[in-house]
Amino acid sequence: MLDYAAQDATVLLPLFTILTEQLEAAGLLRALKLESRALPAVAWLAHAGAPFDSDGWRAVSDKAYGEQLELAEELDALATDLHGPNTLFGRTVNWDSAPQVLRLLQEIGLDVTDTREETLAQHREHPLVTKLVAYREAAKRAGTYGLDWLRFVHPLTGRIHADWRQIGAASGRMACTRPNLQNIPRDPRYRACFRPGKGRVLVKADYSQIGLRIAAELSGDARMLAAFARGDDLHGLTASSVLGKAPDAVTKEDRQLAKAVNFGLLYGMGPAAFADYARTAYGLTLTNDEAKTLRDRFFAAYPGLKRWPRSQPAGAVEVRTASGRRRVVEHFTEKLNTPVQGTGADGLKLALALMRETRHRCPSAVPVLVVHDEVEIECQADEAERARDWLVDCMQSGMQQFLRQVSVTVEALICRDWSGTPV
DNA sequence: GCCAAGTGCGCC
DNA sequence: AAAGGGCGCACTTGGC
Repeated sequence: MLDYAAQDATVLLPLFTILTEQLEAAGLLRALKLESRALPAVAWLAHAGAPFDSDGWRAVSDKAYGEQLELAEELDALATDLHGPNTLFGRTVNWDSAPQVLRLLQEIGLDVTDTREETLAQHREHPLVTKLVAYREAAKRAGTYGLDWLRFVHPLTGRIHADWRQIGAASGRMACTRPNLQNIPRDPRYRACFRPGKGRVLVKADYSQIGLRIAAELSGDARMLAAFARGDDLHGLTASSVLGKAPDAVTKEDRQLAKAVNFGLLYGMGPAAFADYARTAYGLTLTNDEAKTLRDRFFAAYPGLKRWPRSQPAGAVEVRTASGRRRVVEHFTEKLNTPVQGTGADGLKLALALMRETRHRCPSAVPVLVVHDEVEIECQADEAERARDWLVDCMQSGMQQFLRQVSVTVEALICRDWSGTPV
């Protein structure tokens, strides 16, 4: 073992030289520097852990479990009414089994080839479908976010110390596991369980429309850049452009549609996928023709965006983010998305590095959650305003380093818990 | 009992 | 010409 350990140490120095040469040859030294600065901050985040209310979680989780049981019984009864007792091959259907559910739906005459929610949305008036979607939601919460989840509460600190993967995604984004703190339901009942104890508060901060700002920067689209320079809301501009309305005639519903347009079409969605997305995410019903028209008008409104990915050499096999981070890509949509998503990750990582490097400005503050375009810190209540200003500074200037033409805006709130409950 | 693939869904 | 991207986790199913 001694010999083995000694060999390990011997190998490191030459390895450092070789790897550094290779990183330099690949043009990755700037990205390396960024990751190296972010590393202590990510360790800080993992060590601090997220403050957590186990009793609150247990209560919400119990409720989901009860709902799941009740909905399963109602599904059984409905299926029996529709298709006779002992529904499928002499057995009752397991509602957790996609193949069994699919066969049942086909037998009662629904024209479907899978059972995803966006497929079922075409039959949303069917009572069994409505009930099934409700069941799935309850089952997700009772399962993924159920009592088992509490095994991640640390026995000594009572906090959640997740495993943060600094370069977890191919785009350069972080990932998180055991548990994944980046996909906790937005439902306030779950988010409110992330809550510091007495005398401490949470500060939550997020970047405003960061994906669109980065797309404006990278594509150089003049209209997007001008809108952001004026401080306009880009969803509003998109709404007025694709609907042909005056900006002050844009309604709340128009703006919802524009959000779907901006988020979906930016990364290469086709008309069919866009129509599905608009329905699932925003409850909008579009025909394929309407979806195609919106798509055409979107790219007509932002010609720089249309030119942008197509202006690169057709055979290009790699793309770079603002920090020079590289990804070898296979598909057009990866080429489209990676620079935007990855530049967002660059800016957020620099922000985390700045927080770690200037932590003396706010001695009681620790980072507790990071979710792609948002950061939550915990601090002493009497230091909250100072901490908020410090956090906003770090986030703003970290991201701004990578965006030269567009200004970065950060919105921050001092609160009792992650759901935003006021202090 | 373990493993991997398939399906579906939570988040940004 | 057309093409949403990025994750992690629970559950079923079939094979060993």
